[in-house]
Amino acid sequence: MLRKKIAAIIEGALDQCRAEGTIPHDLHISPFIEIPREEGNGDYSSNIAFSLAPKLRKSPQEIAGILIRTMTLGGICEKIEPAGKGFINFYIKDRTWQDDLRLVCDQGISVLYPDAGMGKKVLIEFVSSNPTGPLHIGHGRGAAVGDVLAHILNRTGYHVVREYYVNDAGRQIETLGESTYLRWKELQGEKIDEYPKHLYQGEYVRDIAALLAEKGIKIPETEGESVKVMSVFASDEVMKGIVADLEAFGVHFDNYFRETSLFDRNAVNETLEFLKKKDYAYEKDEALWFRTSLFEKDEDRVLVKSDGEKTYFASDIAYHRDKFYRGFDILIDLWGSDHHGYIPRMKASIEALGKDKDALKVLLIQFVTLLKDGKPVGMSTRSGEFTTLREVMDEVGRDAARFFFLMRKCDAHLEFDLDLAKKTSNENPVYYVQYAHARIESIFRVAGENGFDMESVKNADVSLLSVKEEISLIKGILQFYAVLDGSARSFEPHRITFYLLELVGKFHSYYNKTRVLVDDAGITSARLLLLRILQEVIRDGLQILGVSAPDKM
RNA sequence: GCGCCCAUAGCUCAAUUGGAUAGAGUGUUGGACUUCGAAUCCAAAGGUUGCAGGUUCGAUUCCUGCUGGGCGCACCA
Repeated sequence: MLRKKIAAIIEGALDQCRAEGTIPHDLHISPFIEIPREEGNGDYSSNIAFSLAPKLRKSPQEIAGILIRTMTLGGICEKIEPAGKGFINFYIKDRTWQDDLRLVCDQGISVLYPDAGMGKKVLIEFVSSNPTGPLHIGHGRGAAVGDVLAHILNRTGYHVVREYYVNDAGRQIETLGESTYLRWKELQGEKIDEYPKHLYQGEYVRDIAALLAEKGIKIPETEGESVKVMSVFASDEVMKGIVADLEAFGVHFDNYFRETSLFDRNAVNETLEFLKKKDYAYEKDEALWFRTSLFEKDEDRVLVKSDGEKTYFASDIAYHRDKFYRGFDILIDLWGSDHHGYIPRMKASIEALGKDKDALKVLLIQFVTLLKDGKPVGMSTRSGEFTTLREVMDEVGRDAARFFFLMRKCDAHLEFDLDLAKKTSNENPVYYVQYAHARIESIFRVAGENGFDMESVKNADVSLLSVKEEISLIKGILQFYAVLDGSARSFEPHRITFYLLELVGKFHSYYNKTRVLVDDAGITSARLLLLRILQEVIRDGLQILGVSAPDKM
């Protein structure tokens, strides 16, 4: 918001210089404006003089001096100063900040939501774990990241749909059926010499087999038929568990898209026909291949195996084609980082469908290392020694789990310290944020008890907020706009987490230094107004993260 | 062997996408509750940003080559 006004001040000076002939008429450079790291360097800063220097053959300092002389304060700046080797620093008036706070108070927090999406439709597909076993902690990370990203995009002008792709066709489901069949036979009293290693080892398979008997499901005569029945039954049961876990984790999907539905509608065959017609697919060694190499630096990949079975890649193309059919402008896929080798062929297939490959944005979720007593806990779905999302939630709670998942860039390794997440102490960062929210609420309680009319606070005189820390807090509140904007444009949900920690740090510091409820009713009122909006931003930020904002703790 | 990601304070991580003196938390040391919640705050200490070059006014960020770690390279999912 202010950034645009700063840009206008610079543009004004450039125009002036062009008119005076200090700068050639045909020279146009769009100024880059940033917020300096150090507060001493002003509220905004521009490096425009550096960009102009080689073209004007003058030193950056000299150019900065000329520009500043021709600049106006634009009604928002206290002063504009040259600094360093050619930076131009803008110092904003307290009054400007106060006016903006007034604006947020009058118009609501949504004025801090930037319109980055401009109404574009986004499909965000995440988790999409095969229904062959419960969600483990890695899926939990993907669930948290996807959910939070959806919240962010929802606030920044996108239409978002959350979707879970259910791989309910294929070999793995069959393996689950086989596993269930064997466990079922065990329960029938049959001796199984050795339970094969390639089958699912988890305890949940036994539970499902038991449920089968409990529900009186009719089992066919032959093994082949039985496995088919059990594949469907078992994967449905597992899926129910997954949905329940996700809901408990606070993640709700708009749509569960079944892979089998693509086959039911003949969508996979249609897609393959399309590719063949375009000559993007060819037959070799009795298999059907996709010409990945035509679009990307990658090898050609098999769509239909020589035994006639279709690969996952084939249905994946059909699935993404379907997404475009449904009118989405941007497709976001969250994958485990071990699938990164899959990106080129997927991008290639998008191009083959005649779409822009940049319409597909793949976010890779790096693995989570779970630490217990400072030592890593191993996990693998097959072996059954995984740690489930449910277990982690039960142990550390939903708030801590979600917060921890969002403290890292999603493509960076995450060390999840169970002991730390479990601590209800100051070492746990999630409490740091929640505590601020509760603390502000507590101030409101006391103010109310002292007979302060909280309704009248809305009309407080914001110009009474003149303490350095108060101006800093206002800046922090207004920064929400830029953080949301950057977070949405870069698809980086973790920025919200860092922002909240920083914002809340400013508050705690202010709280310890300055009393809010003082004798002067005007000042008290103004401070309560500031905290009211601050609390609203904290609450909204926590809501984005899917973390609760308690009034007491 | 080829490709992708990572390497920053003792530990876990940031650094506004190329900006100014590289910042937090944690741990260590010392301090602050008769007043709105001490799950908090203040201060000190902690660095050749893995190594070596290159690009330029300026590099943790971009390029090249090493070293070390993770992950991929199926007619698997």
